[in-house]
Amino acid sequence: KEEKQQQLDPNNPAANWIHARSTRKKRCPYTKYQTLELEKEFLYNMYLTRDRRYEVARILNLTERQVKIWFQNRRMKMKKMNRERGSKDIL
Amino acid sequence: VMILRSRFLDARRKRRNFSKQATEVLNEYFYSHLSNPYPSEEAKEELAKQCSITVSQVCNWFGNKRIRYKKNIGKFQEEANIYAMKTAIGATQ
DNA sequence: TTGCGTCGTAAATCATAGTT
DNA sequence: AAACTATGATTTACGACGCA
Repeated sequence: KEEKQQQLDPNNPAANWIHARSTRKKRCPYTKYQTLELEKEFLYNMYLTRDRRYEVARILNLTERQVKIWFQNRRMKMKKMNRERGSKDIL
Repeated sequence: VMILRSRFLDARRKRRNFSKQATEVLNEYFYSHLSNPYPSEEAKEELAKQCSITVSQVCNWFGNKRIRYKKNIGKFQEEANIYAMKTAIGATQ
């Protein structure tokens, strides 16, 4: 499901890997407050129940989907931090 | 202790540009795979090893490179030609 | 067949290194 | 040294695919 063709044309570098998600929502950075509250909730538990998700979303004025995705991303971040720190510090 | 820990973690954003040689290796891969600049997990590990950086850093580099290249192909034209020539010469030998 | 999980990524943004 | 640019890292938002 890949493998296109050759390139070599200076003006047409076979850039068909240009995806362009046209209908995607633009990324909007969360406020310090939103992030802080999300972090606190994450500290309380890494996985949300449906009820907590509803509450957190309501309080922070985010959609449940945004909260769900934030937790998914946060878990990936944690995994990455652990993974790339096997070779170092403990305090 | 927690303060020291958080201070260390916040220092993640301390960075150093990659070495010229590392950038060379990454660019060579990128431009010789322009039709599909998505290295496999194995390729990423090999590149990371060659460049003395982490796999995550290789991912970051390709992510940044792809979007910035796409955003302004013209700006990278010269660079593209240089690496295209380099790989051509390498293939000849 | 709904629904949340991970994985890999796009795109925007951040923070600072390097340049003029 | 301030202004500007390049670049590596982080943050939102999904698509693709998995599993219950």
